[in-house]
Amino acid sequence: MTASTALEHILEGLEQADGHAGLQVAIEALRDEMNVDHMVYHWVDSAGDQYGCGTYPAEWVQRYLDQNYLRVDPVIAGCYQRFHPVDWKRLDWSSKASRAFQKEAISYGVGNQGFSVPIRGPNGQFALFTVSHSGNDADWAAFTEEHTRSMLLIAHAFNHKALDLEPDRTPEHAQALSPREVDAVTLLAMGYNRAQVAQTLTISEHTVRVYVESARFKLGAMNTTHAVARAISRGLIVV
Amino acid sequence: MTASTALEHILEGLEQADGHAGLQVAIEALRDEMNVDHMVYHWVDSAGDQYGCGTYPAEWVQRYLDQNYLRVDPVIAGCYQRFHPVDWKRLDWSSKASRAFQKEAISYGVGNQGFSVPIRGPNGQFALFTVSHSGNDADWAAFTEEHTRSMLLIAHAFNHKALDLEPDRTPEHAQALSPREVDAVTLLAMGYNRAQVAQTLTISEHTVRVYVESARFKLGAMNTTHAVARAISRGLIVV
DNA sequence: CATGACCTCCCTATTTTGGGGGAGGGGAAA
DNA sequence: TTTCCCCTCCCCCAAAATAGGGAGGTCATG
Repeated sequence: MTASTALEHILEGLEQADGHAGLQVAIEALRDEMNVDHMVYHWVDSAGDQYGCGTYPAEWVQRYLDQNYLRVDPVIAGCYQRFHPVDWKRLDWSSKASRAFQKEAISYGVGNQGFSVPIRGPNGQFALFTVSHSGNDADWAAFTEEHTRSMLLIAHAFNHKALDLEPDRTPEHAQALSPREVDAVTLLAMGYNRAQVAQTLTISEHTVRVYVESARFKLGAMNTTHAVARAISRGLIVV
Repeated sequence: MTASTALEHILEGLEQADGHAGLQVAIEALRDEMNVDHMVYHWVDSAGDQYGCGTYPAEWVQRYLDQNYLRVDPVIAGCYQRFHPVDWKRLDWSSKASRAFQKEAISYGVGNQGFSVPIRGPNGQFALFTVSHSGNDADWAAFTEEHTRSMLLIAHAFNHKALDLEPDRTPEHAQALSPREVDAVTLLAMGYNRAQVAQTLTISEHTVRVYVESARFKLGAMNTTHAVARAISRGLIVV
């Protein structure tokens, strides 16, 4: 069985997976098939919702959640703004908190080597597909060299499957801002003040204020800063 | 040749593609192989950079860029906040501008049917992989029914290939904010004013001001709103 | 052990924003 | 045709943010 046929087999198996339980079964099978210590898929969205499945010990998962390690984990920090897969070795482990975290993770049976693929989900979810293993650097380098491409495809297939289980929440507030409101809020997000916005849009400063107030109201925002934050988070403006 | 073997073949072909020119060749081959009118991959990032390859007539591409149709295109608007593939029929074509755009697109040879897969890229790029075709609804429904899964995988494979050509710009300002600054800016983004932030963090309002000023400076922001916008855009805070 | 980065506190003055009123014209939809 | 939303303009005044100074502590890194 060639590597590519194996990949095909995996993707088909994943396709058959049924619900969250199915994903759990699939990821365990995948872990065994690729012969690594652990394999994990999880996502978290801006509202705080999260989902995960994988082969980490339940105690570690519980510990991670209890301690809100999401905010400390260098893997999260290092992957959050990227998309390319990263080897854990390339991350910044210099801080004290990072090293403590790493030590604790290893004590719970998480491997000393790891490889994570960051992906984005439908409603701003930040998803991560991770393989981890215990072993020396040379073996791990060989493993990643061989399986990176497959990992990418598997990660994406997993992401799609997992997110298919989520309702495709159409953002009902998506078109909540009028064009002029978008203009005004966008310019404010770019650092302009009201006078500059007014000049740029060649309207009076008072009119700008009306737009911003209207946008604030529609976004349920307490002030301009809040409105801009919400508009960006909801994808209503591009900055 | 089974469907899955064809997929395997396509993914391998894509793997071999070399540079932008290779992607262009690959997408044209793919278009022929899947027997549709057009196939397009493109992305745009928040800085305004964009990249695209595909089979649309050059005149249409030029027109699209000249007119900045990105801001009008209902496919963009409808896909921007999502991740799930969408059939163009499901989009909102009700506005006058949308219909005018659609009419013009068709006049340039873009099919009346379409199917787009939105994806995210490394530096916040918004990528779209699209298949379009001319035909009646029934035929198109049958096509999408049959090829959705393959399209997803192809889209992701394409995305990775295309983004591999881009430098993996590690955000050097990624850890630019101190923990306290992150706290303050996050709370401001949540709509708190300085007094509330101070109370929440149990520090003086003046200290909050120092953090915000420092954050503004680090982010090169003109004011708090700007700083929040940048912090969100750069993934430094999660709101 | 010095330098620099971080955290914490305080002053005054100026600029910007927000809240409260309005008012008129246009266009789309019901 | 009426209703509703969007765009545009104006007033005044209170509240909040910003700019410009400064000062003292910890902690890590070099």
